[in-house]
Amino acid sequence: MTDANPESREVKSQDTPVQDARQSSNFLRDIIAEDVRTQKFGDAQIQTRFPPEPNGYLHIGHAKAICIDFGLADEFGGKTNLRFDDTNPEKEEQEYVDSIQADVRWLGFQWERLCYASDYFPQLYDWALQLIKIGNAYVDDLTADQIRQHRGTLTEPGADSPWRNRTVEENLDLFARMKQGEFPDGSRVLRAKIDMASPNLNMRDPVMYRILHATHHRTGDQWCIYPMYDYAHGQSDSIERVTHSMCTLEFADHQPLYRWYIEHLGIFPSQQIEFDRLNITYTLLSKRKLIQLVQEKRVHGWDDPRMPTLSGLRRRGFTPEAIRTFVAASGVSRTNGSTDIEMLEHFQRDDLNRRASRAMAVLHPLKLVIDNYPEAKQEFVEVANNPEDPSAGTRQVPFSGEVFIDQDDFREVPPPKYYRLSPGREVRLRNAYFITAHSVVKDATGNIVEVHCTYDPLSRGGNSPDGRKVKSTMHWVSAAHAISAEIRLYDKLFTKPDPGDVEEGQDVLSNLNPNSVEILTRARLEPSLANAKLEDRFQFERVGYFCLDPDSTAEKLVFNRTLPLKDSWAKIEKKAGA
RNA sequence: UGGGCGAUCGUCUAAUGGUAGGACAAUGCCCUUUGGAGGCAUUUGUCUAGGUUCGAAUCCUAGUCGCCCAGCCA
Repeated sequence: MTDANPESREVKSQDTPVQDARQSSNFLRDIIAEDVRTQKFGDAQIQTRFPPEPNGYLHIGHAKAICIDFGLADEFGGKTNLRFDDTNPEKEEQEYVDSIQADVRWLGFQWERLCYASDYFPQLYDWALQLIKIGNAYVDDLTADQIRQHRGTLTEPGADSPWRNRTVEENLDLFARMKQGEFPDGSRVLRAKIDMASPNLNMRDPVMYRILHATHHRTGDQWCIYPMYDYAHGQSDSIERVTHSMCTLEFADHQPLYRWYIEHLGIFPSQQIEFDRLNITYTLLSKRKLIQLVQEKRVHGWDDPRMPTLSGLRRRGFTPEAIRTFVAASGVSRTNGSTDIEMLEHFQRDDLNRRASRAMAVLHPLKLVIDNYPEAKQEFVEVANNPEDPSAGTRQVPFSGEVFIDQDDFREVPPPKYYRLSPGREVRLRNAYFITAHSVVKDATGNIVEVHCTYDPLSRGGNSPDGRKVKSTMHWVSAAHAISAEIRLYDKLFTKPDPGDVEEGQDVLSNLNPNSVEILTRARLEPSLANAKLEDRFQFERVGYFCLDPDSTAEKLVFNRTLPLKDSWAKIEKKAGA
């Protein structure tokens, strides 16, 4: 292991969950350990790569691949390249290149080299010439439709193209002219000459190059022929001397082709190993479909806090540490399952519980008037910034005779097992005083608009000298000192555990949760929150974890709820109702 | 119906021929100046049928079920 890279060191120094996950085995680690033991790659160090196509934003599924690619290389003292698989100019954009780099860094990883498949276009072209010369590739004049027809089916072999046996000279001439731009899009392709009867469709003379008169985000109009994924990927790995090329399971059928190119070219033998994709309940992890949500404006953008993108999760308040811990804890195998979203939420709460500063915020304010509190008096009570972490210190929070409490914390007629405030009952205002409710004031329609109570001046700080106990502690905000903010509460984007579980003829959009966001405009917050910064993480006590949204301005604060706190009263209530 | 891959608590994942364990979830109790956190306890599992073996989640055979593949996408 090397200490040269502080960021990847930080990954290693994660606390127990990751350590635990690392102690137990996984098949990828076993393969690499065995290859190291047998010196399969001689003296070469372990080299991996994370190879996204810049055609969208990274999501938490990519986080798994990133943790595997970077994490495993690092464990074995190796390096990882970030390589953009930019072989299709029609779908790729610089915006995505930029966001991907930002997201990988945010997750906590640092690449060895920044690479682009497009950097290898000249080499790939030379190798294509080489394959033509040894009779392993040919130019095909068939249309896309005809090629499909010749491919055969899952159960029937394909048929050779009539152009399959052109001479080397003719192939060389035609391929050079394809590159020169003599031919229109779709008129010809270069194909590998393998086996049209192979049971593996990928081996039925796969297309190596297609003609695309499109402007590439990096190479501009320099090229009008572009290599296919299969022709570019293995060779790019080989050029970078990647020892272990980890990818997801759907590429398993491509592995024979990956090897075929490398063997016929006689180049560095990178090896492909497949693992299962990350699936999470109630979460859509398909780049193609996420792009649809963005383009059809079903969400407010790639970084909408409801999105499973890394930028969405970041804006929502999720932390790289929790995402990494979750990925490590959910493991890697070759089965296709779906991890409960509760596990992600657990690791995020666990992280935030230890680190987030506490604050008091009342989301649905109800005025509480303390009748025996001296008029015009105000004072400050001392409050711990984080009870989990004494080193976080304390702060002074203003208190006065009128405070806001949450509407949920008062019931005129308390249901069974309801411990919070109700007429005649004594509870604690957190870090302040014991209070006892006496009466309510209602408006014309019967809604409670004010609760009147008395306080016990001897209970300052939250304890009564006579040892009296209360069953409930409630958060509050002094009415005279409270600040306002907009609060955005998020729920699952989809209503079904598998968003792809749809009725005939419907698509995933039919499973969108119409109530995935709720905006609260009347919330009252303790004044210290006026100084919140974008990167701060808060626990609004008894409510949930929150962070400032970039939409915030000096005049108007906006907070996003990352996750609610676990709520056992809600569970009791739900059970009683059911 | 061709090929590839897979199958362990509700979920995810360990056990590499030798005690089926962990995490999440759930349930109960304890504790608590957050009905948060924490602590303790509990429940549930090797797809099926054969076989090899002193011994099988693991090896063999047959079956069942699931996922992937017929882009000039990646």
